[in-house]
Amino acid sequence: MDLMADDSPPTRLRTMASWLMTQVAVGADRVVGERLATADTRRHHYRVLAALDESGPSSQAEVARNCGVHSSDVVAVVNDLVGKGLVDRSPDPADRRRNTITITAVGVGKLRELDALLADVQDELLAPLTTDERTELVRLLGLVLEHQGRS
Amino acid sequence: MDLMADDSPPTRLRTMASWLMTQVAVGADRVVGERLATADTRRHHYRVLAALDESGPSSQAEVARNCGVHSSDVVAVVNDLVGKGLVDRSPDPADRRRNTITITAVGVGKLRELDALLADVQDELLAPLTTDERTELVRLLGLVLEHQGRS
DNA sequence: CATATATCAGGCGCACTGACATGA
DNA sequence: CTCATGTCAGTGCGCCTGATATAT
Repeated sequence: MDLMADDSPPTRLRTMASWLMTQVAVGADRVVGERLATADTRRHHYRVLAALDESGPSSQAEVARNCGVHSSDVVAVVNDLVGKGLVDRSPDPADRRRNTITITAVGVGKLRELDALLADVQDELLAPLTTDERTELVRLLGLVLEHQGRS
Repeated sequence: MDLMADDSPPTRLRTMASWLMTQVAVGADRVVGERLATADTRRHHYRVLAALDESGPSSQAEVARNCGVHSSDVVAVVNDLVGKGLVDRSPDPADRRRNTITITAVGVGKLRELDALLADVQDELLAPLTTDERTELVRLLGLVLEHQGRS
């Protein structure tokens, strides 16, 4: 019969940027993961499709650089996507080390579906923020991310 | 000899809150992890110590609730901390299911060391932001986190 | 009975390392 | 020679599920 435990994180953690970031990211990842799972997709798959849609046909190394998925993981992701008919993989005749990855029409359609799905998630995630606050949050995170890149 | 790949994430991703959050968190986690490693500590250990310092002696279940570490993982963390003499584990006579975990004097000292270490990390992490922007970022993340709790 | 606690075994996703073969 | 690319094997961490034993 003890009193209520305080059930909230130590103030130390509640005000520590790195902790807030990872906690918020964990929650976001969970929701995103669940939502993508309803479309039989995982985060990596979406990232690769998005990169291909915006940068056009690319080698796997380019895809890795463009979407932050580790190059050793791109292999399996592309395998999956090829299996689902969402992208094509063909050898690059100009540089025989490379594969050229191209998003298919079906892949574009799937990507649109996932875009809509994720737009909803963003909205739920940022529900407590005003429109201005949302843009500000995105801006600040962008600055921090950019700064991380240069290390 | 091809042109520069554009090497920046798809705009889709660069403006997507969930993506920014996880990317920033990944970077933050890496730095935090590296820095804590220099003090032979991992994130979970710090969290547990911080929770104990702020909430006082607690059962393992309380610790789990207070610092966001999963209860099945608290066991191993407490084992480690006991091994290092940073906390004590003793059965609770009032409720024989529970262990009471108490931070030791040595543990408090270690915690202070880690606090200083992590303060530095926050500073590097938020380097591109002004003081006002830092507080705003913390506030916004806090709001989002609080909202996530209610789901 | 249902609930809470502590423990353990194990899975999954993701980021990453290291090695290797091939080709530029 | 070097460097880049694609591939594979495997590691480590964090989060989580499920089972079990025990006590409330």
